[in-house]
Amino acid sequence: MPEGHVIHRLAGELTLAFAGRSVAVSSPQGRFAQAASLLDGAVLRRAEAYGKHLLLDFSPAAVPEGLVSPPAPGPFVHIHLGLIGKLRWVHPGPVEGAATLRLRIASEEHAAELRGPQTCALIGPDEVDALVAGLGPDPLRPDADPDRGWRRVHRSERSIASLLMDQRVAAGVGNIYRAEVLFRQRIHPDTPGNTLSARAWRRIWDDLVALMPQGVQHGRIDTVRPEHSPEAMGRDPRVDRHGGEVYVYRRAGQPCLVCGREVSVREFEGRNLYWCSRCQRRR
DNA sequence: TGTCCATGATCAA
DNA sequence: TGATCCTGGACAT
Repeated sequence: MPEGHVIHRLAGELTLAFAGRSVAVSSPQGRFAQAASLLDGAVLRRAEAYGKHLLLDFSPAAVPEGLVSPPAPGPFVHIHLGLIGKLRWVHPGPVEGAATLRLRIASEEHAAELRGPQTCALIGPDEVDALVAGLGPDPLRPDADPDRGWRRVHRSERSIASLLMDQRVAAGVGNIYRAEVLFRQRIHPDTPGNTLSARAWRRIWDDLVALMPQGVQHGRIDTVRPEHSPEAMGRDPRVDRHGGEVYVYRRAGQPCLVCGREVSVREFEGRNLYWCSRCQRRR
């Protein structure tokens, strides 16, 4: 269950474990079998994340200068976990649960298993370009340009809650970061993009740039400031599966950590939207 | 054992 | 807007 931080973390782990090495590639389930057999034994150059998209680069090694024209880049494995997909590290060894195992990548020391992805496909360089071009700025990428997101936001009548889930606005943001960044910046989720100030967008963006790398580093989403931590407030730490300490996500009916009002929730565009109606005033 | 739900996105109508 | 796809964990029966 991934927002961008999960994908970037996985890209780093995969690169660390496999980059420059020949890997065993298989699809015990069979749904990626043809591509897997094509890649089996190939060298994984590196893994890279763009928003919630993961790309495994199997480009051939560079050819010595001037010998022949350089080989075309690719192939790439394009992975998108969707809502329920998981990529997990397991001990190398016999495969269990083959019926759902879409893709397995393994060396002598490491093995990663992909189950339930929305996408797992072999693509070429043109498709990679098109994919990346279709995404908005990714707060986890150093070259990201927040103005590209702002151009969409400030021209849109859609709410900022809707816009933040739009991967053309900010790639990698999902339901948790949406709720949490709007809470932290005290912005009502229904605020139309075209009434949001450039300064407010910048606060949202800068906060994402501050929060998401922590998510990559810790492998969980923590958004609560030190003064609202369990220790500071004498509260039991959260034991939820997604793990992190948050202000509003999945806290409907519980007291807001800042003002005490019950956290609100409603269904919005097919997802649960959480906010505090006192801390996040309409304007 | 069954039902519901989830950090997502696409497609048809 | 609703149906659909993919899997597994929590909870109810």
